[in-house]
Amino acid sequence: MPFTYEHPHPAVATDIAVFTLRRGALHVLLIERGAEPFRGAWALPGGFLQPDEELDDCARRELMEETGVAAELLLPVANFSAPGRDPRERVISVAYLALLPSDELKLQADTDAAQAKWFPLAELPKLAFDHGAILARALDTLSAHARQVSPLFALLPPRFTLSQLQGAYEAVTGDDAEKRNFRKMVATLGCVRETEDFAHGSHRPARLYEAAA
Amino acid sequence: MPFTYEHPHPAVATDIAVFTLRRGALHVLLIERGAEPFRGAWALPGGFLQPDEELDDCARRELMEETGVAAELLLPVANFSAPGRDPRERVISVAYLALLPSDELKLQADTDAAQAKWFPLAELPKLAFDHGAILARALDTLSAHARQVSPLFALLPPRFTLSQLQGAYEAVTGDDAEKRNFRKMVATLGCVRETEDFAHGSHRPARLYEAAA
DNA sequence: ACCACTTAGTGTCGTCAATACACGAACATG
DNA sequence: CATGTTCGTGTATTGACGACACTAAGTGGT
Repeated sequence: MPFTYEHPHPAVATDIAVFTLRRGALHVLLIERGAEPFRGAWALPGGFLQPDEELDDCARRELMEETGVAAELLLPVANFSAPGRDPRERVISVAYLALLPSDELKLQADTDAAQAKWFPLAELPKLAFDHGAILARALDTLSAHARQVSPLFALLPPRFTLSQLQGAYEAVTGDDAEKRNFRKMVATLGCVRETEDFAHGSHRPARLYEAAA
Repeated sequence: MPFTYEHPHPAVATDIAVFTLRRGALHVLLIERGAEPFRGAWALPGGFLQPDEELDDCARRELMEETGVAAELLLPVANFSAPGRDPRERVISVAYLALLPSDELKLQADTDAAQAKWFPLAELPKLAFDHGAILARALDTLSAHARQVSPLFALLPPRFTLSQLQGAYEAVTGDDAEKRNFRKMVATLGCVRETEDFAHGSHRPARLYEAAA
């Protein structure tokens, strides 16, 4: 006897708040919806769970499909399950946040999205569905994780200067860190290893570091 | 035109790891399954999401239905989405942990459960589905939260002694705290307020405290 | 009434992490 | 070669954390 469906089956989707650092400021990736509901509105990228797919994989796949990039870091944020949050039908949204190094910026909208674009957090448009709330939760989660420093590596190139790392820390947490204390903290954490190379910019070169172990 | 179901719709359930403190040791509440699959095996309480019900409410409802108690504290743990985790069909499990004060122990099994019983963590039976993994994650989550101290209030009566609080802290985190340092930490956190009353036991009475603000 | 026992409650010191603060070094540019 | 800008470092002070031993207050038994 086949299993009978005794329980309601909601749709399940992942939504991803993708962050990157551009000119020292945190930006979030939004897509303009190409279909109803909320056609023309901006929304977080995301999509429905496929059969035989884990939730994490769904988030990675959607990210790849909608932006063409692989997430460096993918962290769970929360579930959103308010009954009316999607006007079509019951949709449970599993929210993630992803961090990308600022280089990979080849955005390519797919069929569901009219366009994809980076927005600085200070200039957010009104978002579709409850995506404003999801984004706010994602920012909280990100800020909490960033205090461990090592999640920030996902925002930076493989080798980076301590000034870059501190800039990322400040942009994400909002805190202002004192340079010498920040360097001592990083040294105590032991999460970076110094390399023999230096970044040559327009002034004194800065030593390059990489993620430890 | 009604919305058409373009995406697979998995079942969605909540599973709850319910903890309490009995004789100073952390216990978890398990039910013996009364139906296939895993009939006769022990499992975490939980059940399927109802229409128009938030995930949190589902967890609270299942807890009330299966044990007759209202959760003092309900915290999200993680989602479990491995495709084969339920042999019947695709089920996404949203895991929560709940804390109960040790008094409320009127366990009443419902139709789905042959019986409900508290198990000390040292004497766990083999669990149905992937509930062993869920429980392990719940314990990690609990231990992390317990370092903030205030979640522990949910394990204690409304007024409690500092020794009780420390006992809960040690049982949950596994750490051994030094009495004077623990008291200093609690004072620094400011999360308790002393009352004018004392607990009279078999020796010197201990001042009762309550959750602050 | 007294004693023995058990738990409650407190103060100090050493160590270490977090904060604040100012200057010389290295390179690019004009 | 002078100037400007970023890189990079040492020290003193404070507050948290960990280890440590004793007195205080009640119960229970004799």
